[in-house]
Amino acid sequence: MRLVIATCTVDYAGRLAAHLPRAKRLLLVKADGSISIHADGGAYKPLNWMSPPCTLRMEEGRWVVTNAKGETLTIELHEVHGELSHELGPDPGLQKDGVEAHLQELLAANPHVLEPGLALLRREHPTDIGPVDLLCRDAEGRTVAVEIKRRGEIDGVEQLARYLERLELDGRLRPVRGILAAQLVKPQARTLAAARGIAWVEVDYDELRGVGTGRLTLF
Amino acid sequence: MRLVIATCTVDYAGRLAAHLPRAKRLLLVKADGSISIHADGGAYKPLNWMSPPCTLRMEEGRWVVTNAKGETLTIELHEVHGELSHELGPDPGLQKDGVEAHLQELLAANPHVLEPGLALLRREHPTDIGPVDLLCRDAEGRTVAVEIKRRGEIDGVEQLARYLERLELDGRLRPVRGILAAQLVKPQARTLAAARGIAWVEVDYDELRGVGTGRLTLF
DNA sequence: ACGTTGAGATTGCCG
DNA sequence: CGGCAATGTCAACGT
Repeated sequence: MRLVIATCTVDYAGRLAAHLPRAKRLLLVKADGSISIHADGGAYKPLNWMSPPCTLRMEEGRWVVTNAKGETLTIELHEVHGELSHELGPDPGLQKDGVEAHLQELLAANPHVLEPGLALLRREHPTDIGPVDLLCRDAEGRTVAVEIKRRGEIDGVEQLARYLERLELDGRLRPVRGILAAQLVKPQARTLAAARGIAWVEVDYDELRGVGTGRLTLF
Repeated sequence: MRLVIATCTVDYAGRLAAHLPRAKRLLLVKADGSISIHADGGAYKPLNWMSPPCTLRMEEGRWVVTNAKGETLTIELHEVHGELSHELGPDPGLQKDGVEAHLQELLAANPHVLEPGLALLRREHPTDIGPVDLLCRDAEGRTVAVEIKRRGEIDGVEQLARYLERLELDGRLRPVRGILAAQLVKPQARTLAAARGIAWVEVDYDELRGVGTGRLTLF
């Protein structure tokens, strides 16, 4: 990894054309061959960048980066104010917890959280337009399709509505109800769900994780 | 802007939970208060970050970043290998020349891409309500007004329709047809264009760039 | 203020 | 290997 603080101008010609006027910036060259140009703002996003695979040609006061698609990034280095290089080695990588897949696992293990008496029939139940996240049976023996999202929005409701249509065609499952489960269900999604006769449930992830580990039953 | 190369472990608790095992990484603190943690891979994307507004508390060997939503990023600094600080000042920012201008150049050079036999008469042909992007002549000698957009939407169709009205007033140009050219023409724009008797063409930007640099004619 | 839409997105998954 | 969807998406724009 090589870090250079420099006064520079930058031109990018690729999927769009962009230009950075002369100013002091950070040039960050990683071992993977990528290069990114950062200002002292704009949070984590660079002003401009080139993703690997690309080739960096360093001439006198001028870096030219190109890739296979013919995109080019040209950096004119007018003055270098600081520099730092260091080999970091491979990174063990980020361990994530709390994404949709995890939510689905937890709800599959605890469908009763969505509604008392709800029991899991199948996860990722296939239909010809895609898999239904959870297929369940309710306390009265009716089939329930559950669509799980981190955020419940309109398209989630429509996706579930399409699944319900397909499932209704199966005489063994009919009648089929739907539940949209999400950490947050947006107002528009609530309204549309109501209009479609679809129920929605907001799920508290931390609480659900507690259920999963038996914490709620311990205290 | 402050750059620190350090062996560290990182924990994020917020919208999800994430953990970074001990490894050497770049810590990038910007003047806007943001902090991002980079490995020597993953292109321009940091492993983890906190966006402003947030507060960074630097204790002995431990940075704790929090924001108003109660999200926290905790960085344990085990060893510091290098450091570099520099004030960059405000950045003039990115100038996107936009695809539209570039598209116009490319289509002006290759009008036949829109329709076989189409030939350019004039770019930015002036009317009293504004310039028409391209004025062309088709294979049968008729005048064709071309409106170029990155995204073809309803307002693009209406703009072109207004130009056509004006151009029809000029006896030397009459009759005049219209073509809406865009990378993507939305369904509503297609419908309105059809109703107005205006043709539309979706243009492949990358392919056109190939034509423009003569790459397609070389092989 | 809120909702909608685009982005040079990137990344992982599954067919 | 290509298309689809999620992302701690974010950011800009219109209502």
